[in-house]
Amino acid sequence: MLAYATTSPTPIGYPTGQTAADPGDLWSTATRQTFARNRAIYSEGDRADRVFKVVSGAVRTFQLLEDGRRQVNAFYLAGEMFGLEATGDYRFSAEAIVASQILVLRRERLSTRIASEPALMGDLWRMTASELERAQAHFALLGRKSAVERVASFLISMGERTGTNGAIELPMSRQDIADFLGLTIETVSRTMTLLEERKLISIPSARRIVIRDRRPLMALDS
Amino acid sequence: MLAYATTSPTPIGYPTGQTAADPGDLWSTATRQTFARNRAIYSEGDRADRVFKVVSGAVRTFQLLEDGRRQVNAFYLAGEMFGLEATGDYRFSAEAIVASQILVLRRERLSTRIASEPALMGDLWRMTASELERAQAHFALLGRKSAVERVASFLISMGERTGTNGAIELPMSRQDIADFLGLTIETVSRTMTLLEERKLISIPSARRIVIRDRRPLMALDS
DNA sequence: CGCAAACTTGAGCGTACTCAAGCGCAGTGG
DNA sequence: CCACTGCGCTTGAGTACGCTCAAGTTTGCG
Repeated sequence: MLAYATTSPTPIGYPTGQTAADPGDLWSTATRQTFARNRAIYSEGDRADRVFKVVSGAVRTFQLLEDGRRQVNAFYLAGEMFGLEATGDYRFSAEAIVASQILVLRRERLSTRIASEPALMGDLWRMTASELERAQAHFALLGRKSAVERVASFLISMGERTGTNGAIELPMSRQDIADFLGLTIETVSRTMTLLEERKLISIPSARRIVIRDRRPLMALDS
Repeated sequence: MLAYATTSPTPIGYPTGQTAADPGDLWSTATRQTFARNRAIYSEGDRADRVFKVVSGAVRTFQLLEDGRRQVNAFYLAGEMFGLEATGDYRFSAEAIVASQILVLRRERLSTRIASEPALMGDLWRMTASELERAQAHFALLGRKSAVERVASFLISMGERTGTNGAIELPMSRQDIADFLGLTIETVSRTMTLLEERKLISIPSARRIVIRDRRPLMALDS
């Protein structure tokens, strides 16, 4: 699901045969910062002058409606980049879910690097395109799926992303999950219990989910 | 809302001071194709070897779940680009909503152009980033808004995009709108009627909506 | 150990859905 | 000119899924 480094069949931005610099090495000049649990990394309205990459920990990006309703747009885990979409000002906020180490790259510095290595621009574009695809895939979940389907999708996806398919360590709260899936915390909780009763998962502790029967869970994912 | 040509405060991809080529001129070498109403432009699984720009008409991109549930990801109107997000294969489908003229640009050709004018890559990235922001903004609607809020948001947005703030000519059916907003066709219809009863809009004909009182409609938009 | 925060469970409710019928309009043919 | 047909849209009645409000339980941490 998170194949940030996928190469397009017809690579754009550099002649075929020539290979792009490792996007990871973009980050060699970035500064590493530590953010405490629930600490803001950037807020809606801040000038979008940095891009980020998670070293350890987890991050949520979200938006708030006037009346306090919250929509979590995405979770970012170790190795994942965020803040790419912002052009002028950040239109969403980002917070550390748990204590996290984040690589912070100033956009000016990025510009300089790209000026000397134009291929990096293509990498940046592909990462953003990837993120866009991920976002669009989330539409069907929010617009058309039932609560069970949403939670099943979420667990499958988290299992794949953390690599630890089977036993999943959730960094985020039920409230975070609810706001990501467009549900209430109660519905998320009830649905987890339901999946456990159906023996599809087990819940040794609230933040630890074990996938017992992957097949029917994936069927729910649609 | 659709400021594809926005320049980032710290432009990335070309040295400051140097200005990018007009992204519009990208399309000078594209071929123009006409698609009839409901004709597929590309389908999920097709190789993503082209990008598109609407000249006239309207396009929907969407995904289908196994059981036939449909989520419309976006509508594209005259002047708007689509198909940017696809890397390997298209993961969504695109169809003409009404008879439409579409500029079709092969990615190979795009690559060639970019090789000689690297600044174009930056434009491509900014357009994709813009599209990503638009997608993320749609999350709050799908995840957290009521039916009235969704329909109000939609009408406001369509009013702004078509320029004809006030009298909106809708190219898409109620079903398309429902699948875009994550509602059923009945709820969309009922909600339109409700807004008309409240004198916020009038509906001279199903495809023609006039915004009578913008203020409370925007308040609903949140 | 004690407290607060996070999570779970329960009961009742409401919004949007499902199923179904009816309406309106454009196109076609008698 | 009007009946007929088909499609898109609207309206109605009943239902269900997820929400709200509330209480209770568990967990983590000082």
